[in-house]
Amino acid sequence: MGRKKVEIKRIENKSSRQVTFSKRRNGLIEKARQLSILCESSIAVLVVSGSGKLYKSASGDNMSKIIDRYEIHHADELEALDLAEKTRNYLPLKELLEIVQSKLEESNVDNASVDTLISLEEQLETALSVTRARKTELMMGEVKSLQKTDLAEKIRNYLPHKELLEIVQRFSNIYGGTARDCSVSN
Amino acid sequence: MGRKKVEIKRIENKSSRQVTFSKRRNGLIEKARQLSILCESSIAVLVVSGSGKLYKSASGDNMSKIIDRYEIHHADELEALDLAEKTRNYLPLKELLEIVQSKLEESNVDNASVDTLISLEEQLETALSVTRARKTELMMGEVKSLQKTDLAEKIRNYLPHKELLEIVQRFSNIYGGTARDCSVSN
DNA sequence: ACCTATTGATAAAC
DNA sequence: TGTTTATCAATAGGT
Repeated sequence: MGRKKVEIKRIENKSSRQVTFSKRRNGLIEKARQLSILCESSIAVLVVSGSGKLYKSASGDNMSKIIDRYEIHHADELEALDLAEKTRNYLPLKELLEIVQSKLEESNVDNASVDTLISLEEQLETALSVTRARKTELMMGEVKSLQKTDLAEKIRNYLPHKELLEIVQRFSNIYGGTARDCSVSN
Repeated sequence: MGRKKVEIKRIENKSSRQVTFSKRRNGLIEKARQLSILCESSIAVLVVSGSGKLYKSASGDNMSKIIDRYEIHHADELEALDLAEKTRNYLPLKELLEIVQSKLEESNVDNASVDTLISLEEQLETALSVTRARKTELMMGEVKSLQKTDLAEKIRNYLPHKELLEIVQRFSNIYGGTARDCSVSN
């Protein structure tokens, strides 16, 4: 929709890529806003530019609520799979924690350990998902039984994988570029 | 772009709202895909329908990575504000935890406590944000000093507000509709 | 789902 | 970045 038809492939010219990015990004967010109003829905749009800058919009509800809804949904999805088997293919969480700890304590971070961190990141993502799925399994559908338990204690058993993930990602970003640039071995 | 100009306001007719929702939702996701390819960016779109159904798309990278990027960015944003002051306007976390605990243990959940839960939810969201901001403050920029600390222990101090938030939201959904329907008093 | 008149988005140029 | 305009793309209403 312009003076010429455009093929959907990376725009090589940097400045026209920038212009298109700005125009279409605004267009996308405006479309989201319209859909949200027309059809009474909640819409989150997150855009990360090639240079890592973040643009976001939340319509119909706030960003946190929409993302939480996604995460609960995502945990539910995993529940539908064979959780036990999925878990068996990954390291025990305790072991993962120890590995991350030791990686973080290494002072010389070379390319080899960047690769290791990236695959650790993958493992942590799955661990996180599995953990959320378990939590959901415990919480959902059984609200009443939950009311009788020591919730605070129960919750405390399902925790800091999110935080670990962020740390590992930060390390990947600092020392080795992103997953977009590196193929992951496992 | 159709036979008639449409005003951007809620479509009252249920079936045409449904049709429009489906068409525009697909359009939005396709636009996201195109932008992602044209300008080499990563884009997440999350759509929650009025009936609570989730539609999602992630282009250029996986959903978890894009959301993590948002959360880190969001924590950074809060850091720029006066954290100490922000914290002062809210209940101590320990107190929040206790209130939630007691709310969850009430067997008769009436409308009054739904209101309470909704404002608790607001408080928890801020608590969560502040918590993330503090965590970021500790982790960012000082990677080396972090390497020398007992990370696992450090992380354990910043935890389960996310999980509490999910529980409270689940309660709101089960017992009282969403924040969209209820104005919040505080 | 499919069709097409019409509006809306945007590519190119400034 | 913002404005303009020719053109292409999305979609509203109808089947």
